Amino acid sequence: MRLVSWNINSLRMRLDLLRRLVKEEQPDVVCLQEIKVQDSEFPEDALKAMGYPHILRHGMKSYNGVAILSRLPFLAKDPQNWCDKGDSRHGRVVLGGDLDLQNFYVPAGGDVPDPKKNVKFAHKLQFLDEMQGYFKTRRNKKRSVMVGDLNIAPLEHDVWSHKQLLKIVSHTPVEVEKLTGIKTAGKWVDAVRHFVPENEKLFSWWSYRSPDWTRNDRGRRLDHIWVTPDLQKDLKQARIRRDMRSWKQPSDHVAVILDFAD
DNA sequence: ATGGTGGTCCTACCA
Repeated sequence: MRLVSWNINSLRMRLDLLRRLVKEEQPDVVCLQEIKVQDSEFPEDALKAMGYPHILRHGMKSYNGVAILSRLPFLAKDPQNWCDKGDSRHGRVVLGGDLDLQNFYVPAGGDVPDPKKNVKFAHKLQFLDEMQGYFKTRRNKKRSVMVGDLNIAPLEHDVWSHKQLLKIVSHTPVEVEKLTGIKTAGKWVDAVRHFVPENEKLFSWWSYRSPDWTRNDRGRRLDHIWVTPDLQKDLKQARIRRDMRSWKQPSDHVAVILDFAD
């Protein structure tokens, strides 16, 4: 089984880049975030033609939105609402063989890392608290995979400078602790760090606001794939497609890819 | 300390 997670930053704008990724990687399942398209405008036919007859779409106008594209049929589809906002940040499917797959787009959280001064940061923290509660009800669930743009770089070497980013939203202690709490409570295994040592820099996002992202490589690892411990023995390979950031008209995020025996 | 770029949809808002 090959699984891809990618914040595509507009599905319609980057259909050709998705086609290229699919051609090169031939994934069985693709989880997308920030599709930025409402369901009525969703390019369903184009995605079916790419080889994905089974699709969960959960979009809204202009912002956010997630989708799961699959070669395998879904046994269930289940998009959840978070923070009572209806802002299309989650989808869940069950795949053949009872594999539970969750796709998240966690709020970015704005610029000021203080929930009293910044409602976007308050929303991010509330979203993480709800994730903790949600997974608590599913604690003994096996064969589960959780992917997405979590908008948090939890480890020291998930950012270009730990010291310089401690007060920058995505790497502040309060959000890192909440994410780590979710990971620990659910006994989740970080499937990418399973293959890449924690002291090695690893990024999946580079800001658009830099004329040359390669110049000093100021990235962050915001995109993640986690699995339940029963799947750890089945992990085969994980990669981050850093080269996609150099594609023409790229997303600011690149794809994270996991191979595992299913 | 500030502003830098890009997507959506057409005016700001979000990242």
